[in-house]
Amino acid sequence: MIFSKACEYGIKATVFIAQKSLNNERCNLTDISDEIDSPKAFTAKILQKLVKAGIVNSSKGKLGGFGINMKDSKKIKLIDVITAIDGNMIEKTCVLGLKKCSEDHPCPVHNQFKFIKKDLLKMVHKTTLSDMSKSVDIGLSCLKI
Amino acid sequence: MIFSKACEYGIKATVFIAQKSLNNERCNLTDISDEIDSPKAFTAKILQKLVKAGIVNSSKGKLGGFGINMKDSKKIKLIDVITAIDGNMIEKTCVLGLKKCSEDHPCPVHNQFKFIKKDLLKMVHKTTLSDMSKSVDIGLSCLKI
DNA sequence: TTAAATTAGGATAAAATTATCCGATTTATT
DNA sequence: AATAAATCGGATAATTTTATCCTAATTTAA
Repeated sequence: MIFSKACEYGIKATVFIAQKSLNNERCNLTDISDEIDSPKAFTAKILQKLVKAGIVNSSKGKLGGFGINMKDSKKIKLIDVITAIDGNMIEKTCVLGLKKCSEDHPCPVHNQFKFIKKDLLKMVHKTTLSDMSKSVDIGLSCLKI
Repeated sequence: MIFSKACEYGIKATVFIAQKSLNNERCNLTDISDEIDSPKAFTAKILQKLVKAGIVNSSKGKLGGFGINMKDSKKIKLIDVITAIDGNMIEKTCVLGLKKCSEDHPCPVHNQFKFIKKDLLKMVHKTTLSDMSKSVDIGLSCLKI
């Protein structure tokens, strides 16, 4: 619900990579899919998207892997990860799927939902990768089970 | 996002049926899929579910069709339609897909999202079919485009 | 220089969701 | 009784999403 499975994996992967990067550790695909409990090959595809979007950096070869630098992780917001993978549907979509749902042409739940959507957007625009990865790092939250 | 296409169609269909029932008119599959802009055969399947769930009543034969009695439409909540079609995932699912996301075992966005989820649940538990169908009936909201 | 470990990326497969088709059944009208 | 119009329900098809496989390219280390 809300996000595609790919997007869920993508968020968890970036959070994990950011967490490792807190301690200056790079991580590879195996680490990631083990830690977030996701199918390896599928996760690899998602990581490619994140690399292309400039959210994650990657290096090939032995000792290769993925990383996110600390400065970036403070700037990167949840919305950036979501958009990189699911596109920007979250911004525009109507709960009932109307193409032009708006104040002037609302669906039957537009007015009830608009505040919820506003809060949701506020949240994904505010929450940073740094916030999430630190919370995982100090054991306040988890990435699997 | 949030709801499956089937669920979107299901909500719009029930709202339309309820609206027609306001004026004691029954409607048939063609009316419905025309009015909510949905594939006919697929909509038929969804209506079957709604009939089995006791949300919509149906009758066969010439002059047959679908209806919802007025009293019911005041009692039936959005959540009932959603549950009839998508099951009760909305109640339990975690944004990041953790199976056991909870206060004691939260995902990295659990605390940011819990208030939004609460509002969403409140909304779907409060909004009735009657609310939505009346708003459509007086032209305050639309079911397509 | 060779071997091993890694990401990149194309091709394909599996599963889930969405959509269609068709015959059976029911019911009102003629 | 025959016909037409409607839902019901099983089978199937198309599309999208999720997942896997395999080869190539890259990089480190022995």
